[in-house]
Amino acid sequence: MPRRLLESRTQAAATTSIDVARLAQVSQATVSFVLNGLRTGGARVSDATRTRVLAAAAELEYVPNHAARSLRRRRTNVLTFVLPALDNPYFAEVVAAVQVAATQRGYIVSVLPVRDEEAELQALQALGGGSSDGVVVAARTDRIRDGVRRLFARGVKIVVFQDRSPEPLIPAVRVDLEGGGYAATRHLLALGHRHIAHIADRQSYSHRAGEDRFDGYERALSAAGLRMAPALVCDGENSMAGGEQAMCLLLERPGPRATAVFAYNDQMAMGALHALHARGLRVPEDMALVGFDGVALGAFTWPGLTTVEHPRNEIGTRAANLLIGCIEGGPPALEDVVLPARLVIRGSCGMALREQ
Amino acid sequence: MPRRLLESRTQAAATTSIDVARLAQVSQATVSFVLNGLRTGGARVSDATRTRVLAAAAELEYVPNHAARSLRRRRTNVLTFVLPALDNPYFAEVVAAVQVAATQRGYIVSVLPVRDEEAELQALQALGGGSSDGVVVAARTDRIRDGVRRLFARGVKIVVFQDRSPEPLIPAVRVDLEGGGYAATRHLLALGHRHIAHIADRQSYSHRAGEDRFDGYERALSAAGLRMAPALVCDGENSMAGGEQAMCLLLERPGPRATAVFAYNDQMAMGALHALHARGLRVPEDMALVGFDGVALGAFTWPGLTTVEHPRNEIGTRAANLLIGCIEGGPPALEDVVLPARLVIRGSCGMALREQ
DNA sequence: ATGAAAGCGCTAACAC
DNA sequence: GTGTTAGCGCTTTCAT
Repeated sequence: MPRRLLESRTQAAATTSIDVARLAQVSQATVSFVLNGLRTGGARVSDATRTRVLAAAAELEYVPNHAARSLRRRRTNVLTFVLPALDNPYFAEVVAAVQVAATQRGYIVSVLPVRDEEAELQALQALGGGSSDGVVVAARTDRIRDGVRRLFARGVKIVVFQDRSPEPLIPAVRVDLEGGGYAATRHLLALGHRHIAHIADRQSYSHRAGEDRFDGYERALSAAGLRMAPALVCDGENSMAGGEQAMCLLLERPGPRATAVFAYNDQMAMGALHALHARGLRVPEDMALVGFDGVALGAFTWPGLTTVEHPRNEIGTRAANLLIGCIEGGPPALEDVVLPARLVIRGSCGMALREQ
Repeated sequence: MPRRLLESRTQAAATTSIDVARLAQVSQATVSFVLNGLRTGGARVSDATRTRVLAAAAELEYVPNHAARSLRRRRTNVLTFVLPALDNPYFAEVVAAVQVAATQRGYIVSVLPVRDEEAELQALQALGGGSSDGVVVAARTDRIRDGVRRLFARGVKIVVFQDRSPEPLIPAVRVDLEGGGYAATRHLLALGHRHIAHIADRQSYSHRAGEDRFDGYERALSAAGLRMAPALVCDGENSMAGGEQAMCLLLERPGPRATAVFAYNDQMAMGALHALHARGLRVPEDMALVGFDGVALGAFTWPGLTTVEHPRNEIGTRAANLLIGCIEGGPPALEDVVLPARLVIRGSCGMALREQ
């Protein structure tokens, strides 16, 4: 059998369980049993054998072949986190939490950033090949939701992140964005502001009406007897540069000028802050500013950014555990976890008790 | 054969190439040939057959099983990026570049953050199981380098990121940190500063003497007839909080106060900036500040952060292409790419021509 | 131009 | 307590 011809260039063949078996003088099956801690029945191998096998494996630095094991077990022990961008610190922080939780339970997590809808759909499609046992998806459009459903139908477990579940059996973990938006706006209203602008990233909003920060913003305004003024809402790209640009646009618009701004997230708020500084406007005296999501950098801007903090750690942990729960059986767990966001007051609205 | 017993709970069996073959009325081998674009020899299948197979595959939404394919091909088309932390925006940006380049060439990239040496060693070990074809490693300690060597010996291709190659056949991509440190310090010296502090993260420095920013800092001082003063160097954790803390420590120390600070990276510089603001010190008037690495946020601090920008995009692209080159054969390519860093002047040193 | 068949390395029945 | 064996789904020779 001249089988090893093509592979010859690759390198010395990796050591397999057969090599270990040979060295330990046992059958390959025994090697497998020892290394997998007898998942079948009770004790199987004698202590002597076990020791011998373990020693052989250690000596050969044996590592089971991932592909073979996955093929056989129908389990990869890999979780994939599909997200829009890694350069958004919010995701970086959530991913970190997922990673910690997953690692504890024996899973590797792979991160798959997808720039656009097209790429996301492709990624979901590819995931159908069974390269991971479960996926955390930050889905946003209806097309994506279809992709999610198809993937789920193939047996890949899924948890939706920051959106409602598209399917009864797919759990979701999200933050109460509407409540957060309400809290942010309410805070500004309480400080006496009446012209409160909003720097938005509408293309990223949930498509479910009434569930995003924008809705909370409107609700708070209404509750105060005010109405959302389109001239005070400005869209920007979700980045610091986008926030800066949106702020500039806002300042250039004719009509009554805002005295406060509520930004889509802290990243965009930082951009807005820079625009204000660059124009010589003081924060909070000339313009109050509230961010959203509570990523680390908000604590280091000047002035510190008042924001609505998401429980990023808990989000990640819950998502990971829910997903692993689905994978490993257990109760169906058709959960829709909605976590509260919490107002964190720093200096950017003029209410800092003391910069910490 | 009551084989399908255990798997029953999992879900409806995924559709395989056999299903496609059946539907298209051809052998499974033909399906494989059609789907892989005849890598062997010239045309093999007739157009009629090809069409039929393609139609069948589309109808069944067939996606090849990743594990099976990898097992057979001895190729996963997965690249892994092992890095210390995702919440450092520098890595997030480099990863993004790697991802773009890898995707173009048909590879998926998986990101594996490792908090400590222990975890990194474990990760490298696990990678020995062939779950990816190549790895980009941000190695730092000697123990890691041994892990890298072992992994390489198993046939996994490797590119070292921001360190010298530990092995002749392992390429490395790095930035001229020493040159960057020199440029940063030189800039401050040129502005007349004589007491230039350094906020460091010494545990992250390259273990090769003379190759880190700190060495450039010393060289620039020497060249100006000055000597590095231990009292002006302060270590901190690599984070914004760490930078802030280090700055505070520096300000509290007795002895001649620095008039300028060169920080380990932009993240720490942002923390330092916050500390200065919090104490009512003006930047650059009371204290000049230079960052390092050039991540996005430096352009949005106030004042804008003068920094030494790394070509993050090129680093990522080069690393990915070098790695893929190794995997796909080609010339041995024993490269050690050293890219230059470039001083970017913003407002934090008092030389901004104009805040952009 | 197509099909048959041999495994990749592993797990898990099943026999002894 | 241990060995034998049948595949997981795919690629790729080899025969036709």
